[in-house]
Amino acid sequence: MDGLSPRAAATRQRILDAALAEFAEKGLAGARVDEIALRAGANKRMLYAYFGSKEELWLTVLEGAYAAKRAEERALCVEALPPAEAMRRLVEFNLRYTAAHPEFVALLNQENIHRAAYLRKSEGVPALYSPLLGQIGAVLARGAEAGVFRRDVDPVQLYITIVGLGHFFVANQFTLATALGTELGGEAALRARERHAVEVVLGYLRP
Amino acid sequence: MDGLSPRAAATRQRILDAALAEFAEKGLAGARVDEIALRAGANKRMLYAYFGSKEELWLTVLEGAYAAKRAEERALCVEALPPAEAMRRLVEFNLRYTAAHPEFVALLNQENIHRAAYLRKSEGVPALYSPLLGQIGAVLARGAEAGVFRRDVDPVQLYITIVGLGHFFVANQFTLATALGTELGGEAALRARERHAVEVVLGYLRP
Amino acid sequence: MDGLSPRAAATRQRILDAALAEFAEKGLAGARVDEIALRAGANKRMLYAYFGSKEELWLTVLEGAYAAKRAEERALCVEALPPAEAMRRLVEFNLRYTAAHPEFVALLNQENIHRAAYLRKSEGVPALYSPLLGQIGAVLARGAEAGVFRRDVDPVQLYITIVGLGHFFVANQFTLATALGTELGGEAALRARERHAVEVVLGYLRP
Amino acid sequence: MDGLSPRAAATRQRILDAALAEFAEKGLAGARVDEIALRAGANKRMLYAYFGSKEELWLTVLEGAYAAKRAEERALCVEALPPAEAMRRLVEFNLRYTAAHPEFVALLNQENIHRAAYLRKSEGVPALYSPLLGQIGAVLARGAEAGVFRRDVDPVQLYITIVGLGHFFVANQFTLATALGTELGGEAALRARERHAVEVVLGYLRP
DNA sequence: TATGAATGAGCCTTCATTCAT
DNA sequence: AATGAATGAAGGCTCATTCAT
Repeated sequence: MDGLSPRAAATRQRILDAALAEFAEKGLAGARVDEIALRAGANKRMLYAYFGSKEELWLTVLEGAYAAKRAEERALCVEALPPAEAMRRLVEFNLRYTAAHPEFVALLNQENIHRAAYLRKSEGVPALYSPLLGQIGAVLARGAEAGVFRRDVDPVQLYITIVGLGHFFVANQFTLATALGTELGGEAALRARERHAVEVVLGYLRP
Repeated sequence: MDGLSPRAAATRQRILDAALAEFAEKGLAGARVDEIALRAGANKRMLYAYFGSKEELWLTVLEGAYAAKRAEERALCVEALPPAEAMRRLVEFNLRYTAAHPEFVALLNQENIHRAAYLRKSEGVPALYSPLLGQIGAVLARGAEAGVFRRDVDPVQLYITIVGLGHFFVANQFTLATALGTELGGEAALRARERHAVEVVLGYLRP
Repeated sequence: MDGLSPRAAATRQRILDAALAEFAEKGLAGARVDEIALRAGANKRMLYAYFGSKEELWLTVLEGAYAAKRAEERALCVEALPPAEAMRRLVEFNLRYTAAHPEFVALLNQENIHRAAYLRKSEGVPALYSPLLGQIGAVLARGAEAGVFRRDVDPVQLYITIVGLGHFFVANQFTLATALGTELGGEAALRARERHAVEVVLGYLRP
Repeated sequence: MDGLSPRAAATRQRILDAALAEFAEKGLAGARVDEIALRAGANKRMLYAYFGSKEELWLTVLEGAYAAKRAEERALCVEALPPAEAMRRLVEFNLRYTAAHPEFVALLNQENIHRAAYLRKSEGVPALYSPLLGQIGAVLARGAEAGVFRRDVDPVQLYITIVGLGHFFVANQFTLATALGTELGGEAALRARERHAVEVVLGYLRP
């Protein structure tokens, strides 16, 4: 990405994109290196030249997915909004992002099967998240101060809830739809879930 | 399971148990048929005799996991409890069950990667869940009648939220812990999450 | 070799024979696992079932080759012969064996390229050779006693010389023939070398 | 080597040196073209520009190794020394050269695995060796004339013996040490071998 | 002269599955 | 009911070699 020629960087990126798609569809064990190279229109050998192994490629893809989400999340500027509005935006963003990026969900699922064995080798990801919790804490404090939020809320628990409300819905939509006998895939279902999730969080936060 | 001799039924069950463990640890693609037979102390050939293929074995394991959870959930008898207590029990049960059965979480993750392709072939699972939603609807109605619950709650959305509050936490505990830099594995963390989840649901349900 | 069924033992042996031929022809790195399986008329998978890896197969083949040579060498019963005759037999045997078993030579060459990395893992081979040196020492002592051998001979050095006189000739016959411009491959050349080797050793041993 | 610019000649030589080391360590099949280029600090493409292929590079390296040894051997001027002294010098030189140049030994081993297929394509090597045999024959004749050597010695056989006494010891030192349970690597072991080898040759040559 | 990028064949190994007993 | 042996397809990875600059 840095010292690479434009052509090499393009090949590298194509491999990365193809890997994201393949890993998301089939998981780490199910993904096929040949298929990734084919999708990338690249030679299999280049995959190893740039990433070393299937597993290192996995980690690179995973780190990229985290970074991409946090980049958008950062752009929300929750600290500049009124508390309730900030929370609403956070909930909506997480749900929409998750729905728009099922690959991210799939990567996380797989990575958790491996007990985060790969992510633990990453250095950048934890650094991405430490500021976020501080911002959420600040929003909660402002809301409590203004009398619109309850006072006893743990930012970490709340963040997990916010993400979980959307993530679980999207990640498990197929088994949920099958078990519960309802269609959960379309935009209408998503909008209904969005409204519900916002109500849950804001309803809970009422003093 | 029916017309089998006791010895055969025992072998079948050992294979099932071994498969659950192996699938949970490594996923569908990552699981090894040899390893399952080894763990079961059974000959690989028997696996094929009883289940036909790795994929059919997967489905059988999955159905068993769903049935086991619903059986315990049914034993809660939410319809016999006061509304708020019923909800609390439902939240607590789901969190605790999920935490106690990470294999179930792992199976669901995998199955969703496959867009529920296997579960869709199942017939028993949807039937398990249809009564549950009716029961939750009834609890909500009783709570609204009694003035302790708000009136606009969709039982399906609420159930997804209840399950999701615990499931997401448990299923993604490894990536969450790594990204957020906090330990989420022990009983203390679980109790904190439990308290939070109950407060979220009951806080939201306030009229 | 022990707890195997006759059929399995036969397959195992065919693989071993095929591996010996393939390794001798092409070396460890040059040998092809596919080719070994093909030559053995066995499925490639069985090779891994019985030997674990190409490298473990190599070691097994190597140990077998050592054991086979020492078994024949032991049958010479040098301790029962007159000293000069014992030495002559030892020289002739080593030359003839080496010439008849160019695979053994090829294995040793390869193994020395790897600085005996595989052989060092073997336990049986050193045990095979320790009695031999004692026997040679005894022959030397008897010869010196009888006044037909010089007195200052180191058994280890002598054994290396005896083996080397034939081994180097056979192992390097192709480069020697090319460099020196003489044919060294046939029975006549072998007999000439045999006579020379015996004369060198017995000539040297004269008091 | 001829019409090359100084810079090009230097690159070529670095490749040759690197190839010698890599081939000696890993053999022809085991050597890696990438590794040779890396060791040489040269681009892989230059290797092909100068030598055409891995195999042609092998032959060039091999020819160079032969030429280097013969150049030193020629400098001994055996024809100018008293017969016994000439023989001693020849034995000592061969042992010491072999010990000092294990790469040469490794190359020969490999080449013999291929039945001298590459060396046969060489034209220069046989020409190097034809004078040597004449010189040894002359020394033997002088020694016989003077009554210090026996009369029935074949110069070709003797040369093979002289080289073999050292070569086998050095080439097979790792397997020998492992099988015989003695350390053969250091200077002390080398000196012991040297003394033995000289005694064998001169002891044999006694009339 | 030199280089970074790319290639396709092939290697060792592993897998889910089936045969014969 | 159970088993040991076998299979063929494929998977991850590496290699010698060549292209384009």
